[in-house]
Amino acid sequence: MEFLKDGSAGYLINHLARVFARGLTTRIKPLGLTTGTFPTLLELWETDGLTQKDLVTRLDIEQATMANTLSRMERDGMILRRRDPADGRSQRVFLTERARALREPAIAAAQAENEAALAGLTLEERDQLVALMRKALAGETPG
Amino acid sequence: MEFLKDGSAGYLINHLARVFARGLTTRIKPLGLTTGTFPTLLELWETDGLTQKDLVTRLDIEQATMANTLSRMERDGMILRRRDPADGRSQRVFLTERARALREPAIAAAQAENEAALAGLTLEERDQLVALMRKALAGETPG
DNA sequence: CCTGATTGCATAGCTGGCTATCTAAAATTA
DNA sequence: TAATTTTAGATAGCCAGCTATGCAATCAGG
Repeated sequence: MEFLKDGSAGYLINHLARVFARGLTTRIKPLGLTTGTFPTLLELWETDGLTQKDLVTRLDIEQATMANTLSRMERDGMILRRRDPADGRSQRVFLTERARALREPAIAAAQAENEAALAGLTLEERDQLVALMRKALAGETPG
Repeated sequence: MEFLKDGSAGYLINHLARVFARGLTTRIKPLGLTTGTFPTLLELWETDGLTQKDLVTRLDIEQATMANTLSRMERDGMILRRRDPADGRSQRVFLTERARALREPAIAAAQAENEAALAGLTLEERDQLVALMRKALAGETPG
């Protein structure tokens, strides 16, 4: 076929993303974590107390998705949401002690999954792949 | 941080996959299609009458996911499911005329999205990206 | 031939992504 | 200052992925 499934970038990226997600899911399940919370945790481990809006813009995710993710994280004792005293609309998001303690093992799990999923590539090829994806994300035509 | 979010392959792949999915979603919406059906359609456009099991193994997707996807496709008039006379457990999946007619415009939309999402890369870089992803998928450590 | 294991599929229930829409709090402007 | 617009967040409803489980048809051994 003129649109070979294994030759289409979009098809391959979707497949590879599923492979990654499946692997990471099993690796962080023992920690009580799920994949959807991971990007949020990375931001908050770096900078605690961000607003929901901050997270939305930093992670390129829809506001509604972020709100739901934060609700699950709150339910699971990973974060607290406190209204910003300076702006009654905003809520600042703070990690619990439990979530702070998960930083090291969670990152180790993610690195292990990166290794496993890219086991077929040389170190140089992995760097190339990362560089190409970063460039693609930087240069995509919006809309 | 030691695990730079923009340097992690898994993080980038997830992000890029979302970018692709968003773009393709809007492009194929006018055709009455959604992204989840796309891989299935590619297989059936190539080989009509596959069983659900065939699709599951070819697409590396869970059986339950495939069953749900096929239900939506049936509801939307894209496929028919017929029991295999030779094996009462199997169901063979056949495209409707409507789905067959969507082949050309759907593939054109996917190619357009590939172009847009990889607009920041040269042609050579796109080929490299595709080759690296294929190699990664071929060589990942299972489990 | 009958029983038990295997196979193909459906369903329930969850996460996580999206759009659309609503509310309340600021911010702007007439 | 009062009315309007903009902004932050929540919620409803959908698609798409997953695991776990149940059921019915087939297959394999005894």
